[in-house]
Amino acid sequence: MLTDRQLMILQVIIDDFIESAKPVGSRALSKKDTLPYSAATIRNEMADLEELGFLEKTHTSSGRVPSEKGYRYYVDHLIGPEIYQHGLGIIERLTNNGIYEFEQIVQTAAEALSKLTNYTSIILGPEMFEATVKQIQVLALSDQSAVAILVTNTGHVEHRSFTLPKGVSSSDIEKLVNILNDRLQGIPLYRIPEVIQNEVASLMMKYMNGVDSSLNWIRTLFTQEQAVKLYFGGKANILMQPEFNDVDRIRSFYSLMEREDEIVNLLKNSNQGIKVSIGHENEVEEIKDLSLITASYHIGGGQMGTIALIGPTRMEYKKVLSLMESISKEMTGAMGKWYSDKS
Amino acid sequence: MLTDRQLMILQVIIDDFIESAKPVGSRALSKKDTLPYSAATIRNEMADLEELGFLEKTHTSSGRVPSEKGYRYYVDHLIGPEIYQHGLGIIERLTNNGIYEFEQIVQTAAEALSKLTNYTSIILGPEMFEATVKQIQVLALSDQSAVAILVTNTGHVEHRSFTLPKGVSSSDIEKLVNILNDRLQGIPLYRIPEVIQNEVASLMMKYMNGVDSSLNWIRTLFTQEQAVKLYFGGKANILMQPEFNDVDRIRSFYSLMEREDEIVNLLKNSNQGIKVSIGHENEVEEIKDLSLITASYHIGGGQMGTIALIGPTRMEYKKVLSLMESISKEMTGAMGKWYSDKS
DNA sequence: TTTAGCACTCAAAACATGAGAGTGCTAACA
DNA sequence: TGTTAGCACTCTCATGTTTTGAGTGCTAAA
Repeated sequence: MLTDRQLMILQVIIDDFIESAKPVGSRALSKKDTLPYSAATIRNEMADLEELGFLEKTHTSSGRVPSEKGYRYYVDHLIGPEIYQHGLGIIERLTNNGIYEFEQIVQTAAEALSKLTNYTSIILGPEMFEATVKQIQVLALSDQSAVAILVTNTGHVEHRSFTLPKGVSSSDIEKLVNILNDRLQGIPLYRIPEVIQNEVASLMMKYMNGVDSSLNWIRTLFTQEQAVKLYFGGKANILMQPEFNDVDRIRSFYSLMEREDEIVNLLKNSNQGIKVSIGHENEVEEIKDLSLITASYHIGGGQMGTIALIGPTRMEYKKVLSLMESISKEMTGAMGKWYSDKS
Repeated sequence: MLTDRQLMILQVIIDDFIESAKPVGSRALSKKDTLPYSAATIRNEMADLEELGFLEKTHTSSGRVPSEKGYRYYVDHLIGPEIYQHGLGIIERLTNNGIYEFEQIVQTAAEALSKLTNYTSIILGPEMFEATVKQIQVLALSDQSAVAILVTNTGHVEHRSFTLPKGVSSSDIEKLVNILNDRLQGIPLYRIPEVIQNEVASLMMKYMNGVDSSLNWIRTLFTQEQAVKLYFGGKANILMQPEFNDVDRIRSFYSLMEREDEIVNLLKNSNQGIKVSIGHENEVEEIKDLSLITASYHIGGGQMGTIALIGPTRMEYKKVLSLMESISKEMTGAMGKWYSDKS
């Protein structure tokens, strides 16, 4: 195991490197009052730490840089429970006028997160599978077009415009809406296509005439393309990091950011709580030299989303971890207030 | 005025530079079969064109590069009406199943535009001032929270969740919705606050009790934060351009892209038709070395939005201009079909 | 066990050199 | 008179060389 002195030195090196982004040498370290040892002593310890895999050199005669293993150890053992105080209340401030806009909350949270950290934040909207149908409405705009609106028990509103199939009268629509509401209310979104197929279809046959043609159409209309939405904050922030002083590095990062499905996958499989993936612990090629922190937040009814932050492996883990914790809690709190269980 | 030969040479130089991004020299030009002159002759002509301000040199002994004035002349006089055929039907393909999703159409158009050109596209959603209220609905989610939904005559759906003020019963809500619908239907969105203030307020006093406190709340609820939405496509494309081989250049570009309000201003004041702004013709510092093409599209009722494309001044104007024209027409067409005037 | 000292290494900056692409100008040519 | 060949000149870019400075590893003394 590591001696106390080694721990101390490791910690100071990592802290220093996180701040300066420059390999840290023995001489500079020995000058700090935190370490009352000579450069030579520190050199010896550093050599040991390197042998153990916690440090690396960028070239034979350079200062030391933390290895991924070093960061991992740092995150797991050397970070105290330092609660980050700033930035709290961001979300409360948004909702305390009684008006509540999901998109706005999430977007604001993403922006706050990136602003406070100078990294890039990504928030994954909640999965909606579990949400149930609260009400369906169809409103004719003209005699050819109409808009269908679906409200879930969680207050989400989905809408879609469409052309009215020929020969569908406004009384037909009214009947249809009644049938849909009767059969779909309380049904979770993912079951909609199935219920339309099995129950709604026969009722339509019975009460409406000449509708077989439009059944398919209704099914498409109410089938969500179950896309989870992504909210980004500070996409440009990461450019300020010296690690991104290379144009190709930037290219590969931004090209990843455009492949939203991949990002969703990347963030989705996060469990409860906060998870830190350092460098090669990440599976996606483009971020094998970055660190990804994810935390989940919850809205009523078991639905949850993910908050994520991407930055260089040389990340301010202390600050970031406590900040993520407090923001995810804040979000869970704000959402919970709204989506109380009743439906 | 320019001689025919000068025009010819100017055109070839610009075409060549647009393709290669490298200063073009007299020797290389004389080898092309389009120009049956010796390098020396071409050199003389180039010297003249430079004196006239259409060409520039990057250093004393480099090849020539078009100046902004050169591009301007090229765009104004040297581009034939070449109709770009590909990419047509993009939007029709999306709507031909009868389902129509504004956001999706716009997003797809933005992506198509950037994919086809390799530049970055931005689409400005339509201004909604003119749209009128079609229907208002309020749906309680629990006994503390509810969601308000507003549908416009153009089929746009706005919604907002809120906490029910204490002491508001469900019959109050019903009355309120009736009053709102009665007074607001057919009213353009921008007049909502005013009408609530003047007409709705007194009716509420009359038919509901103890509501003065909630009036303010309703006004906030239905006051759109008239934000025009932006849709981006291919934000990473521009990184492929050799002009963006500099990290600072990239930084400044992306930082602009995050200042959405500035971008809205940049695009908004475009008139009808297509407008090309080359380099310093742009007012925003960050794009003084880029070109911006804007075109407007229309949806029913005089509402319009803007399509824009940003790329290096060395842009494939021919291709881009015809493409923009056809896409804006396509969009206008698709939108028009839906938002036919009836309300 | 700690520290001072010294030889050694390497990256990065500064400087030097040569090749290549291009120009302008002059003089010859059609 | 317009066009072209030829040549000296210029400037960038890629490459190679030198210098500097920060940092290391090792050895020997405290």
